[in-house]
Parts: sequence; structure tokens; C-alpha cells
Amino acid sequence: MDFHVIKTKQFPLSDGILGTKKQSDETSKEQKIGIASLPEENINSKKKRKVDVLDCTSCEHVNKEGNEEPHNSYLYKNLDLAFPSVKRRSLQWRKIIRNNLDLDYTLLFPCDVADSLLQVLENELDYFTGDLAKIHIFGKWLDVPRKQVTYGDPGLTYKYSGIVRPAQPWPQPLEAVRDLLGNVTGYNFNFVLVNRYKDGSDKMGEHKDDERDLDSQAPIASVSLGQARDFYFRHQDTKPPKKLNIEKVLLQLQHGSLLLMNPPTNQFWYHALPPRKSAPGVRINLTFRKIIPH
DNA sequence: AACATAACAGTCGT
DNA sequence: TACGACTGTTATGT
Repeated sequence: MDFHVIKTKQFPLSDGILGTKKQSDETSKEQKIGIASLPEENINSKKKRKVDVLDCTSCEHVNKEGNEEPHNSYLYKNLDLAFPSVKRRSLQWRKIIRNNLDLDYTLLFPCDVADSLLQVLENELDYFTGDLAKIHIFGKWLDVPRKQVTYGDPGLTYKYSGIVRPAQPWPQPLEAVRDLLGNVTGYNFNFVLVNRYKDGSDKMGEHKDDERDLDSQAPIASVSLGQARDFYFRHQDTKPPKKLNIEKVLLQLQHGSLLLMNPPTNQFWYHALPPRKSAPGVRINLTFRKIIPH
């Protein structure tokens, strides 16, 4: 069996490009704020990687044991061993503060770990079909322009925009990510919404995660895997008829990144993942939430 | 009972 | 031309 897939570097791990864009008017000019390279702790250096990430040595070890385990079991073992090392890394956080917006962004996973996690999720996850793949909005039932599935603690549901998404039992790799996020953030998430964007034509429209059954004290933790995609926040009062001139906040969500949307961001700001025809790859996004049981 | 809308279609500008 | 930014839905649920 060929285990080399774990070493595949499909997606480069690079800095996020953050910036803001002026509200559309005659002076509209894009103003980009480059984010400096991550300092000293160069996560792309091979030396650091040996420390942080399980490499081929352990692959071969498992192989030579004559272990006939299926491919995915092998990947699971790597993630279990790799995650504690992620926890120990000193993460470089970027804080983004605006009027009632509060974000934290970091590159959580080394590239190899992010690649493995993406592969495991691609192999393991089944997405909703039928009614659960539709959304009710402006009086119409429409297919969501992406794939979705939700997991969480038994009995939990997530309601938004007139639909109900039931928690499926936690798959092992998402449990592992949930526990890692508990360590990194200090919050115990009990639910995750998975969105899969097959390419740059898949998208998500503007909305606020301001549902009543979300714990208003907890952030929403968004993990991005695969194709980097543009993402933006837009203040609610920039919409007609108010049209206040508050700048958008633009981000590029990188492979292996974690974005924390802290309160009260989702009370005041919409966010969206616009289509990007030039972004060909698959992206999987995990938004971990804390839902108040009812 | 105001109010918001995780979607699309249409317009306009580049 | 195609893409991206922006506007207006529309009938239902809260």
C-alpha cells in the first residue's frame, strides 16, 4: 500500500492576505494591508517540520510492522499524534478589530497535517442530500450552492433561515479537531457545520451567525482546508437604506487556518464567501459552534 | 406585528 | 466576454 499521499503538498501554506476595501463610491480604491511573514517560527522550514509533523519515518514503521490497516486508519493515527504538537506550537495570532467586529486569525495546522486532515475528511464525510441540502429563503426552496453536513452532541439541532440541521454523531477526526480547538481557544464546542466548496463557483451568501440558540459568549471557530478563498465581512449598516460608509474587512482564508469570530461580531457584521472563478480547488470549511441545548 | 432573509437574478462597470 | 460589486427581491418564520 502506498502511503506517500500523506506527504503530498497539494496546498501551499502561506500567510493570509488581510485588508480592507472602501465602500463603493467615487473614491473607491482597494487598500490592502499586507501581513508580514510569520517570524522566527518558520513553519515552512524542514527543521521545524520534523518537530511538528509526523513524517515518512513513522509511515514506514507502520508499514514494516506488517500492519494491514486500511488507508484511513493510518491517516487517523497521524492526526492523533500530530494534533498535540499543534497544540504546543506558539501560534502567531492576528487580531482584527473594527466597530463591533473582533476576529482572531492564525495558521493552526502545519501544511502536512492540514493536507492529511483534508484527505481524511474527503474520504470520511457524507454530505446532506434531499431536503437537508436545501434552504428556504425569500419564500423559495433552493439547493445550497455547496455541500453541507452538521455534526454535534446527541440531540442538538441548528436552526437558521427556516431550516433545521440535525447533529450527526461525531466522526473521529472532527472530534479530534474539536478537542484541539478546545485546547487552543478554551471553549468547548458541541457542534460543527461543514461546508464543502467543490471549486470557485461554489459559494455562500452574506449572512450573520446570530441564531438565538448559539451561546452568545462563545466565538465561532472556522477552520479552513484546501483551496484558499476570499472572505469578507460587511457591516449591517452599509446595506441600503442606511448605506453608512464603513469599510469591508477582506481576508483570504488559507489552508490550515483558524479564524475566530468573537462576540459581538455576528450581531453587527455579515460575512460571505463570494464565488472566485479563478480558484479551482476544493475547500472544506469547519465552523465549530457552542449551541445551548433546549 | 414588524422585521430579517446562509438564495438568486438583474444591472452596471471593468 | 466574463467576472465582480451591488441592488432588490418575497413569502415565510420569528
